[in-house]
Amino acid sequence: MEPRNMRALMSSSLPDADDAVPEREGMKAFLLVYTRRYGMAKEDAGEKLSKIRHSMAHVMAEAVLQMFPTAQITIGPAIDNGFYYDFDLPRQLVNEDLEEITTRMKAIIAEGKPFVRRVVSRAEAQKQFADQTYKLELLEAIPEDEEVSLYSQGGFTDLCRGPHVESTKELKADAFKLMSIAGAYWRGKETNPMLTRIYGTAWENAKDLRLYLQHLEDVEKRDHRKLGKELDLFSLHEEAGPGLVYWHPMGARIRQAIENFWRSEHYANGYEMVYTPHLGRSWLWETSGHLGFYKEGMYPPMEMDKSDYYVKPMNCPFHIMIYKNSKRSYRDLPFRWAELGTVYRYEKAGAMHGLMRVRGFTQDDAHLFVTPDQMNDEILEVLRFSLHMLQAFGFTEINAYLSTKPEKSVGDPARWADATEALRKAIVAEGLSYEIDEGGGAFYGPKIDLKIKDAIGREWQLSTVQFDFNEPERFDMTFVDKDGVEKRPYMIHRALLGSIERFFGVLIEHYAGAFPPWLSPEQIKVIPVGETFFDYAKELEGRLRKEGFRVSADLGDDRMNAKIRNAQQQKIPYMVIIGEREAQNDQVSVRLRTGKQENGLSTQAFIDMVKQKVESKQQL
RNA sequence: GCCAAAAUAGCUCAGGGGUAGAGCAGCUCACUCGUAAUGAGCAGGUCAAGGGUUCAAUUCCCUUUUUUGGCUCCA
Repeated sequence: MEPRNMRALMSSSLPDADDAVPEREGMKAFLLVYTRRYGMAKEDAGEKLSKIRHSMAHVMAEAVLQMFPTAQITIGPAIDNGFYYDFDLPRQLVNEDLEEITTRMKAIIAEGKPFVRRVVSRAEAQKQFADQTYKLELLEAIPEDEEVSLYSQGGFTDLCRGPHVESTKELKADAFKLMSIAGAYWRGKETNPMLTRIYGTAWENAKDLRLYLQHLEDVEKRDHRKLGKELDLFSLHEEAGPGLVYWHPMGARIRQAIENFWRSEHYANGYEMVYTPHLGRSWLWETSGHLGFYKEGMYPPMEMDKSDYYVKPMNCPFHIMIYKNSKRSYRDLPFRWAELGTVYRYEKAGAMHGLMRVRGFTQDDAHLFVTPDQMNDEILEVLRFSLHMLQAFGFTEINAYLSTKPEKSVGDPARWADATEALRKAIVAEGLSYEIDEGGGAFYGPKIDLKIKDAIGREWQLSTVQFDFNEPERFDMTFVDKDGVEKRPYMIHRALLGSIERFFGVLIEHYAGAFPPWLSPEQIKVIPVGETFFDYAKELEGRLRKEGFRVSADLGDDRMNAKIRNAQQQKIPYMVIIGEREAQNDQVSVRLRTGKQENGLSTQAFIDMVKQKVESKQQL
């Protein structure tokens, strides 16, 4: 199986980190901000900008050809926030080259040359690009019935469908910036030559460019890797194995808060918890099909007693073993079995990214085994449950993506149709906006993915609900129906948060490290104004801890101002300042992380206030 | 995996062919301190690992490891 398909297999049956491409998503989000600001329809704004960007790409190509007359030009489209152009160059580029290219681009823009479109014959185009082998290849690929057009500005001509701006006068020399140099395969295929890609961002005017660059800074400030270090939440250790996450005490507190909530919600919604091993004999993975389809995504086997054992990349075969442990009746179904199962997958070295793409992660996995009669209700319920969970974590903007049957697939087409329809009906019933990815399902079943938007508009895929027509067959799963006949149950994989590691990363970025009190690793910091009040601070700390809060008193020899600063930098939501007045009157002076001040509060009133916040899961 | 850049104290970074420096954090001491950094002192590094060039390498070259940004947006 092609690697791409294997990835599809994986990502479908469990919520995978595959869809996390934060930077790109961020750019999309920025476009939305832009359109909102200008009150334009998204398409209009997009079209105008994309003309500017595409034209900017041509200007850049002209500049690069000035510097490297022998350069081979390839393609240069407009993209979400700018443009790129891929070149085959006589030498590697360095960052200083970008400066020269920028200077030349500005000069070209200053010339104010018009963009001229010409429709030409194929022969003429071939003549034009006689020494541009990639262009000739592109030319070949243009269908016979399509016309071939050239765009020129100044001395530069490109094979191009357009459209472009009228003239380089419409481009602003102070509204673009070359961002980076990257390698990119010709036509994105690993077997093709590696080209040099130059990325740039371009906007209508300097102000928009500045806005965009500010947005990038904001993204950087929220980076979970940076905040993870600053707040001492987690670490990764190259020497101990890349892509494997260490949760520090403060990170573990957050994880506990997440997991405790997760478990209680699951029990409240009719799930049972199961625990399964981390390893399975090759028999298990041969039966499930993973060794056939997904071997390259798995850690290599370890041999023991003449058998190969594999660390699990998924939990499903284990849950199936539990199912098959007894003869199952229609009366037993549905089963809803959940597990926070830690799985290990071999991610390519270059693919790893902080917590977002790792080699060991914990899925908030569950498998539903249902009769055909129960399917509709179960799907509706699992979707409702999913939305409920996401909303509890502060994600209110949620979009659904429905992936349907691909050409190559297993399972009865009638079952595919029923399952897909069940998914679609559930989306509609929940009033979600959705897109259909026709043929985008895995070979073994249709699925719904849910993507949330974070605080700065970036989309992240979290939940996934996925039918599986493959494994029940392979494991010959059955239940005895009313009529005494053994039948095949429907099997549904689902994860609500995706992976705990990645979800944690998303939470960190969403809240920029300032978690709502119910998730804050440290909810309250008690800060005495001076050493005289250390005893009282300790007493208050004990009292608050008994109330169930995550609290500590700062009894270091820093001065109060420094203690406040430290607590503030740790983004602790409540700072309780105590001194003479408070100790005398059983009061607290509260400084919120937001800077807001609540002085002279009775201690009990403060406790009630924080409890209310924690229980309601509200942000400060 | 491929292209490129990077790796110096716990963290953030400076430096540079003659075996390293700052700020913060840490440790010690002093300080009766009310809403974002009290002061002084001490300690801290095989300059990622291995190899090469050189009288001399942390600095230049090569390899390896890891990290970062890309590798989907179609003339």
